[in-house]
Amino acid sequence: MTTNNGSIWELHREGMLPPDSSGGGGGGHVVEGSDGLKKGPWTAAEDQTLMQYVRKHGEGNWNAVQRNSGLNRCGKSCRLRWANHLRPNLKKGVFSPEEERRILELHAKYGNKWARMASQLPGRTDNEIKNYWNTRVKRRQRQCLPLYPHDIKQSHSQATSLTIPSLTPLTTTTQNPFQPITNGSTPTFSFQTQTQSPTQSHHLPPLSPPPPSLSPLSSPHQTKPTTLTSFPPFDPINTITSSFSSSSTPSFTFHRPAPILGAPLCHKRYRDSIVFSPPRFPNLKRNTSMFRTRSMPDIASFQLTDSNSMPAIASLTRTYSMSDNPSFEFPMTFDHSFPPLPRSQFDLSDNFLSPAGSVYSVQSELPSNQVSQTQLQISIGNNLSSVAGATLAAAADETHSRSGLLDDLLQEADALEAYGGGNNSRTTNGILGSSEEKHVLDGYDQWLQSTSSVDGHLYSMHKDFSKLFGSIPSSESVSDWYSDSGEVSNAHSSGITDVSLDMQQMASMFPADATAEHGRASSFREEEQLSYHMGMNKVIMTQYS
DNA sequence: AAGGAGAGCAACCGCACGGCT
DNA sequence: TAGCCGTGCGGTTGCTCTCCT
Repeated sequence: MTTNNGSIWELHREGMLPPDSSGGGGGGHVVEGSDGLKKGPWTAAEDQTLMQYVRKHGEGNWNAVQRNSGLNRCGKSCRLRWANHLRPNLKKGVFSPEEERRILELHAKYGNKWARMASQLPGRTDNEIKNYWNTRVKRRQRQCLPLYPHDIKQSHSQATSLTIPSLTPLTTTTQNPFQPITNGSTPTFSFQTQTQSPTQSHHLPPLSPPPPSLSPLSSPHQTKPTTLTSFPPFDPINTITSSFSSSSTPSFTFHRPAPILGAPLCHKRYRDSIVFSPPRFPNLKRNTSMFRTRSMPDIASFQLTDSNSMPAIASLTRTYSMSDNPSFEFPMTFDHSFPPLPRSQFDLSDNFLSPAGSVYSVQSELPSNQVSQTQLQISIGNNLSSVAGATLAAAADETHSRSGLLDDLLQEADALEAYGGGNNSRTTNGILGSSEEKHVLDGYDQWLQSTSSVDGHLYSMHKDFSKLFGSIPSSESVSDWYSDSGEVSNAHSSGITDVSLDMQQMASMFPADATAEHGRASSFREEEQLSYHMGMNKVIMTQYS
């Protein structure tokens, strides 16, 4: 550090206090720019100087601060410091749920207009909001979750359009999967299939530069071209909208992400995410599923059957009622009139559950390459990820049903496959996570074989489940919309019993990560998780017992 | 217990834009 | 009209902290 003309700053330096260390991070080490101005963390002395100056002269004309106060900082830096840290009535600390909610609303309304948003969030700065938003975006991207809750409608215009082909939902009306499905209320849902290059594939690793895309981090108002490569495109506008109609169940919009998140993001370690693991048995030490959040309710809607062992169960719908939980139904329509594989097109019109747990009905044509991908997966039996994908594809095909999760699972399987380069060992590790889990699944195999009174159909269904357990990420609670953590409470496992199985044990088959720092888990979330898990457990119990 | 990886954060830079002179 | 200034924003950097192995 060099001289600075004997300014007040020089005096401050004599008693330089530790840089502001208000909780992690920092702007880097202290450096001096080519213009002799200091950079880096501000000291308390600098803060004092700046505060005194502003108190005396008021805000504005920041370039004069350096001249008049002796602060060896550029005006811009002074303004930033004042605005972000020294200004009175600044609210520090984590955002409250109300503030988070407000940010969502404001962002939906204004886009990346941080200052504008900050003006409506007393005590919060634009930088703070920006950091929060970017963190949220990254987090939810990692979790493969949409950004906006249902009741927050994005009202700002979209300046850029997606250029990456994707399934773009057009219209949807959905239903709470935790609500009984009423007669004749089949929701409708449409996908707009954008053109896709035959060589393009969702979720492929970025081996080549991705096409220009709308970044979730970019401002919808922004007019300059964005070529962000860090994130796959997510269009929060073109999303699924679902509605929870129950008074006890908040209404929300599920902004279903376009097929996004290649393996790198999805498979990165994420401390907040929910992890879904195979059924837990004794000696299972850890939960190493590398897959991240998706919605468990989808699983319940799948027709998890081996394509060669389709059970002759037609149109069965079961109602699962827990004494402590609201009843709900999982539509389980087994339609064995499905056309033979392969099919050139998906004609999807039946109900299925959304990634948010809502029931969708789809009228869609998938991109041709996606269909071919599916077919390819079906033909690849050795690769577990492909098996899982093929299983799901077959199930979807057979039932004319296909959910967003199904798509995503297939695509994640693609991604895995692409990442593993067809390496079975990697795939094995990836799906099963570890030899421990494989052992667990093997044990589960034996258990099912010994307990199943039916023929091999159920066993193959079980195998499909097992594969899914290894590959399907966990659910997201609806109430996680306003919680970035995506964490859920484990409270669902308490005090619940079932006729045939200890439901606590069953619930433990669907472990939900609970991290102490997030105490915002509402009772609703717990109920929801509980309801879901109970439902899933029932499904499994019914299928395999 | 130690090291690595990742998350979160403060601060910075470059650019763009608008108001004022 | 041009230049200055303040402001807003996207993106980046580098630090600390936390978690995982």
